[in-house]
Amino acid sequence: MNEVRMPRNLPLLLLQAREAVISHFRPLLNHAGVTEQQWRILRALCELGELEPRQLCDICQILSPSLTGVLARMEETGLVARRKVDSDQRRLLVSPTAKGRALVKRMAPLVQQQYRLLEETLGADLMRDLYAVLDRLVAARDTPVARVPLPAGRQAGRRKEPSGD
Amino acid sequence: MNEVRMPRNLPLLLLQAREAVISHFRPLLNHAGVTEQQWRILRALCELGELEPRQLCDICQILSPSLTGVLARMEETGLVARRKVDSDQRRLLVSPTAKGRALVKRMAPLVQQQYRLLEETLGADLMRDLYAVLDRLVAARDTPVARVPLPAGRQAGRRKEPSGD
DNA sequence: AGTAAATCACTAACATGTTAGTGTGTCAAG
DNA sequence: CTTGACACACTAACATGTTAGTGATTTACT
Repeated sequence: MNEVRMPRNLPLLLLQAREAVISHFRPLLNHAGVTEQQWRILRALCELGELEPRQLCDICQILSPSLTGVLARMEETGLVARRKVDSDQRRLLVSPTAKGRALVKRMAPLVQQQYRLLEETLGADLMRDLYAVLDRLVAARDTPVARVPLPAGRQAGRRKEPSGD
Repeated sequence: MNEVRMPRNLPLLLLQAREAVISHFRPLLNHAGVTEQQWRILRALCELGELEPRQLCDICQILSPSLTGVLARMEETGLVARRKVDSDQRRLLVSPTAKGRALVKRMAPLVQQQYRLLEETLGADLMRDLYAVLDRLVAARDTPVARVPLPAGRQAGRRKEPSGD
């Protein structure tokens, strides 16, 4: 009895929604031999030109440590090229190679057609509403939100015991 | 010139939207010593009772190989218990332990309050529209969608060369 | 100039995502 | 009764997500 009342799980709902969409594109990407992340990066580079890693992190929603590995693999397979910036030795610039651009050019029509097929099934109105609502949500990304105070109490088994430090 | 025309990246937009939401809850989960996946599983078990792994996969959007490891770790830390089903030796049943239920009971009010704070910022109308659109999308999850034909042509460097087999 | 703070890509360690394949158990057709 | 198709949890191998921390710069301030 006395079930714990919980709000709906919005992150899970967004995850399910994403899976409902990406599942129709995964076969295409697999067939082209690129991962979802590699495809996001390649798209961004072809649309926006040479970018820095931190920009790719922002745009492609990939954390810096992940990006390091992804870019290394993409350089291995010849999809992108990295070069250092003279004016700032910390920074790096990533650009798509001819091979990478060719892949995007080859895939673009297929992706576009799959979008059309998806819209045929879901309905143009749902697609429109979807973009509209998500744009509103993402636009509010930078708006500060208050945080609930964290209780200082005991926790379940954590990865690292902070011990006394 | 002649830029390749591409539709908007809907999976990326959904990923950004999810991050915009989950970022406000991650500190809570970290503080409680559970991962997002563990929290999803624990919530599902506390709301729906004893479940089989494949049900958890469906509900929590976790693939079977991932779930195996997550459940093993949760059993280690005493959050869930696994038992075999007599009638079918293949199957398994997962249930929350007292410790797991206590964690959910402790976290629930904090999560709920954070949702209220988030809604205060985003606006109740956006939240309502968000749920409505996502529900429509997820509901159409099972509707079959036509697939673009995959060209038999060459691919970029793939993980495993199928060679001659 | 010189020092402290900030920035950037990166490494390390662990957890999860993704695909392919395995071993066991169940069930139905023959 | 047996054979074959199927379902289930699992393993293996690799790629990515997540957090903490590092070393090399660059910047702001003195």
